[in-house]
Amino acid sequence: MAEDFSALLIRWHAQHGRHDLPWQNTRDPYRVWLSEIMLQQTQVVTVIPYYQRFLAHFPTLEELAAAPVEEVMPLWSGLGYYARARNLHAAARAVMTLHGGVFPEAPEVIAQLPGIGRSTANAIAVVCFGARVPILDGNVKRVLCRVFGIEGVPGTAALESRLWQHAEELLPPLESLLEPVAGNLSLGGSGPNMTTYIQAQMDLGATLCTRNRPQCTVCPLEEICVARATGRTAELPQKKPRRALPERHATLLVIVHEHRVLLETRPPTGIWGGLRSLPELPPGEDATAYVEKVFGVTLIAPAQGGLRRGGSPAQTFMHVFTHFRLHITPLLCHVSLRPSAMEAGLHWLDLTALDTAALPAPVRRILAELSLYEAARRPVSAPRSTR
DNA sequence: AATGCGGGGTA
DNA sequence: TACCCAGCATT
Repeated sequence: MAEDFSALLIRWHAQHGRHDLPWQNTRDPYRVWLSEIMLQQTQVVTVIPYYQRFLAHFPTLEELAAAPVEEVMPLWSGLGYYARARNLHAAARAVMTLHGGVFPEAPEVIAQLPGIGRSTANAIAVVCFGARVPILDGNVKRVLCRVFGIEGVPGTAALESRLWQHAEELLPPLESLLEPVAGNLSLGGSGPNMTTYIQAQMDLGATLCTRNRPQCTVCPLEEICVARATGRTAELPQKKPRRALPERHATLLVIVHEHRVLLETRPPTGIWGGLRSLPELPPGEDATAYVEKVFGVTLIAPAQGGLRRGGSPAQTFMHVFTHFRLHITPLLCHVSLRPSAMEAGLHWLDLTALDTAALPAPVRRILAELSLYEAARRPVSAPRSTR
């Protein structure tokens, strides 16, 4: 059975797999690693432009390690799970200091780097160094649960353990593998190897064995699939029991002086860690008094609730996280003076520099609307024509 | 062993 | 709207 599984997948991949993703024509550990980190919990189509931009900015591990983390975060703005960016940067420095700038080859050593777990470490070791180790991402888990009729609650140790055990046992037999040859990149025509095997698993999960309405009739594994044989493709894998999302509310202060807005750097851990965000107005506080007391600036007009393209008052909007729903109310505060001495972590952002700022998605949305609003409000200050 | 951590796509 | 996605770190 194990031989069938890998052999069927590898044969299928030659004809129907993906071969044109930007990170597929390299075995440079830095590029493979970067793509793997960006792809954690993030879909391929979302990652591609971020990957290209990141590499253009930091072409090598050495350059990434040498840069301050503040230059890294803007390149992750909008991608989510910002701890990934901080870990990536920390790991680059660890490779320089702990490994003399040479990316480690052993999966167990790779997995010691921050932000790299077992699956990601194994994927890097397979692609870059020809290791014979399994991966276990969302695609592989779904395929395994269906093909072998595995039940269990997602996220539990019991299920994870069983899946890893299956993945180990299903590896292509050693004698069936062509050893990767230095300089002979795995571009689909070089014969079966571990890279094509793990790529085949992910491609099958991404294109045929999808969460909804899998295309079983053209699946290479149809003959050996337990879920297909028992009509349970819709029940496997089991769904994760989900609680109702808690509701939270936040009033974000949009403190504007001329064409700049006041931002604060968020703590490295927690929501939007390390990013720059709008200051929050604590519940029950009066906006005018709070702004003067904390930031030392004076309002020149009453605080306005909301922002909308064109400047009309807008309602609260909602931003959904995995674990709660946040109702956000932007509060526009035009202020008369900019204090000379700024508290640590505070920062005036020029509205013309939004593109390069490390902002979470909803804050970027607010400031994009503010930028248009300000342009319409002050036609004198050279409005930039966006969209 | 369970929970925290974003944002976008899809049905 | 609800669910899911090339997971990992922390508690």
